[in-house]
Amino acid sequence: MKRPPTLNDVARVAKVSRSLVSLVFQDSPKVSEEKRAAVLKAAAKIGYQPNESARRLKSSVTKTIGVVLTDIHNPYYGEIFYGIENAGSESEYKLLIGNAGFESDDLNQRARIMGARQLDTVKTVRSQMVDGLVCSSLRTSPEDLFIAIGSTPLVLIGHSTAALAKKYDVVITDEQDAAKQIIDHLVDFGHKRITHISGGTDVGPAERTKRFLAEMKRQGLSSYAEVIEGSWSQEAGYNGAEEILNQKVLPTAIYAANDLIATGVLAKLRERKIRVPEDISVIGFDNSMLAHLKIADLTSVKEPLFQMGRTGFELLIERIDTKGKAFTPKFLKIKPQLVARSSTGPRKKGSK
Amino acid sequence: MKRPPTLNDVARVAKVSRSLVSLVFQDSPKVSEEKRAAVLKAAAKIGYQPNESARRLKSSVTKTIGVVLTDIHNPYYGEIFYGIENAGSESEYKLLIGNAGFESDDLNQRARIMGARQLDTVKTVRSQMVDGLVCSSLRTSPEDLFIAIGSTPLVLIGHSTAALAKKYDVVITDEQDAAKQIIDHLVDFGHKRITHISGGTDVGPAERTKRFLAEMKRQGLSSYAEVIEGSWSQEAGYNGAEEILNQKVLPTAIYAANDLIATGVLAKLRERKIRVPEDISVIGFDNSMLAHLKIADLTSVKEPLFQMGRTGFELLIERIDTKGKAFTPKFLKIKPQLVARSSTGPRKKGSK
DNA sequence: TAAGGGACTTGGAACGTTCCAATGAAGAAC
DNA sequence: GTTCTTCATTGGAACGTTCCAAGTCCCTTA
Repeated sequence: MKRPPTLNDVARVAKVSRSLVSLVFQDSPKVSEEKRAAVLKAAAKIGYQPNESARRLKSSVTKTIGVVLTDIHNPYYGEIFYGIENAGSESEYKLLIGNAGFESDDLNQRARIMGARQLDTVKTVRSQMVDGLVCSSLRTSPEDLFIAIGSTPLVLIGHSTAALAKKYDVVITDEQDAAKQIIDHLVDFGHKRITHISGGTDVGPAERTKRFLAEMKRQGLSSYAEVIEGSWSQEAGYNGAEEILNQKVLPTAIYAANDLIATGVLAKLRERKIRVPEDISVIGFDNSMLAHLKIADLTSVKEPLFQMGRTGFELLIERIDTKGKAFTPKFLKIKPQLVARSSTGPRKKGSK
Repeated sequence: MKRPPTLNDVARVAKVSRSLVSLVFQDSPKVSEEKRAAVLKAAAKIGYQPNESARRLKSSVTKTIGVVLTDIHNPYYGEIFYGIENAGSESEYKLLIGNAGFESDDLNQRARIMGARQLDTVKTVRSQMVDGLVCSSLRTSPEDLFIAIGSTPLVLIGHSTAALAKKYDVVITDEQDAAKQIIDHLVDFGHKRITHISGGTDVGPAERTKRFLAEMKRQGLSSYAEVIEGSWSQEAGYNGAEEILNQKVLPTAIYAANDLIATGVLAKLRERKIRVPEDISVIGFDNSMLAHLKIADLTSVKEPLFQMGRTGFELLIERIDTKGKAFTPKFLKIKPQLVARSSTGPRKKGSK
C-alpha cells in the first residue's frame, strides 16, 4: 500500500532539487528546457500528481473557486453551473463543487432545512481554502453567513435579500423584464384577458405574480388580469385550468408560472378538446426541455441561467483581483429571452 | 485581510494546547467535558473552522470520497449522485464532487473528449487525497486509468469494460431484465409485432437493442421484431414513427430506447390521429419526468439509478475497509422497474 | 585576471493539521 | 510512603507543498 509519489520522489529520480520540480509544475519560466524535460519525464515515469491539499495549505492564493449548489439534482442549478464552469474553463481557476442537498417538495421545510444545509456546505467548501465562493439561491440567515464566510469574496446568484445585497455582489433574473416580454407578446396577439397560474406564495413565485400584475396595470389591463394560486407542479396547472374553464367568461391566454405548470394546463385543455392556440394561448416560464417537446411546443421565457453563471464567475474574479479595496456591491439583473412556439397565437375572434 | 483563525488561535484563547483543540475537533473521548466546552466556546468566539486541506495533508485517512460525475447538467447523473449522497450522509464520509464537463450531442466527439476530460477529473479529485473514488460512466482507456488512479479504491457505476471489470467493482443496470420486463409487459397485452427505435450505435444503446432482439427471440417472436436505428432525441422518435407508419403492416407496439424518443413518437402519432394505446402502444425507457407528464403518461422502465448510487458507495466503503487484502471485483447488476401508465394497453383487435 | 552579472538551481522555513511519545496529576494498591 | 496505573494533556515531528534568500555556474567586461 505505498503512498502516491511526491515532489521528493520526482526530484530523486530526475536528480534535481525538490524546489526545481515545484517550479516546473508551476510553469515557471526560469527553468531550463533541459531540466524541465527531465523533470516531466521522471514525473510521468513514476506517475506523479501534485498534491492539491498541500498546495492549498501552503499558498495563500489557491486559484480555486468554490461553488455551492443548492441541488445538483435540479437542472435549474445545473444550467447555472454550466455557465460558471464555462467561464471557469477560460480562466486559470479550478472549481470545487459543494452540493447542499436536495430540495424537498414541501416548501416550508425547504426554506428551513436548506438554509442550514447550505450553510454547512458553505463552511465545508470554504474550509478547503478557496479564493472565492459562488453560491446559488442561498437561503441562510445573513448573520450566520457573515460568520461562516469571513473575508472570502462571495457572489450570490439567483436569490438575495436586502441585507445580503449590501455586502455581496448579486446576479439575478430581471423578473420585470420577463413579465414585460410575456405581456407584450400576448398583447401583440390581441389578448387582453390573461390569467396567471402562480407557483405559490414563496418569495420567488410571489415576485413573479407581483410583476405580472404590475405589468398588466402598466398596459391598462388591470381589470382583465386574474391570478390563480398554484404550486410548482403539473397538478397546479391541471387543476388551475379546470378552475378557469368553469368560469363564465374565459381568458384568451393563460400564463403559467413555469413550464411544468403549463404542461398541466395543456393536459386539461386537451382533455376538454380546447384547441391551443386557436381557442386559448398558453405561455410557460423557464424554456426547459418541456417547452421543447413536440407534444408541448410551448412558448416560454428562458431564464438566462447560463449567462448568470458566467457573469457571477466573472464578477467574483474581479472581486478577488481587487481584494482588500473598498467596493460597492453590484446588483446585476440579467434579461431573459422569450422563445415563441406554437402554444401562443392570435386571440380567438369574437372572444372578449 | 486577516487570515482565518487556526488551531493555534483557538488554543491561545482557550488557554490549552494545540493538540487538545485538535482532539476536541476529532470528537475524541479522552477530553474532559470541562476543557471540551472551553475549546468549543473559544472556537465559536473567533469563528474557527478546521482547515480541510491541512487535515487531508496530514492524515493518511481522510474520510472523504471523491465522486466523478460525467455531466452535472444531466439528470441521469444527478439521480446517481442522489443515491451516492444518500448513502454518504448515513456514513461518516464527506463527498468531494468533480464534474467532467458536459456531454456533447455529437456521439463521436462525446466518447473521445469525455474520456480525456474524465481522466483529468479523476486526477484532480484524487489529488485532493480522497480515500476512494466513485465514477459514473467512465470512458477512459484502462491503461490511462490504472496510472491515474494508483492504488486508490475505485467503484464504477453505469458503464464498464472487461478490462476495467477485472480490477474494479462495477454496478450497472440489468439490461437483460429490463428487456424481459418490457417484452413481458407487451406480450401480456397480446402484442407480438413490436418495433424498437434505438438510441444509436454507441455501446450503451447497442446493448439495449441487442437485449431487445434476444428477448424477442426467447419469446419466439423473432420474426415480429424490427429495429429502426435512431439517436437519443425526440426527432429520432418523430422520424422513426413516420417510417413505421409508412409500412404496409404496422406493429402494434413501439418500444423507444428512451423517454425522449418516445415523446417524439407520441407527437407523430398524435399528428396522424393514431390513438395511444388503442391503436398502438408506446413504451419508453428511463421513467424520467417526461414519462410522468400528463400529456405523455408514458409506460416506462425506471433505471435503478438511485439504488446504483447507493450500492456503489457501499461497495466502495467495503473496499476501503478491507484495503490491502486481495479481492475479486464484484460485478453487480441492479434490476430496473417497469412503471405502467396509459400509453400501453391491449393489442388492437383484428391487428396481426 | 578579477569582478560583475545573468540565468538557473537549491536548502530551509513555513502552512495548519495529526499523531506519537512523553508528561504530570491523581488515585489505588502494596 | 512508595510504587503502579490510569487518565487527561502536551510538545515535537511529520505531511507535501511553496517561496524566499542564498547559492552556483558560466559568460561578459574592464
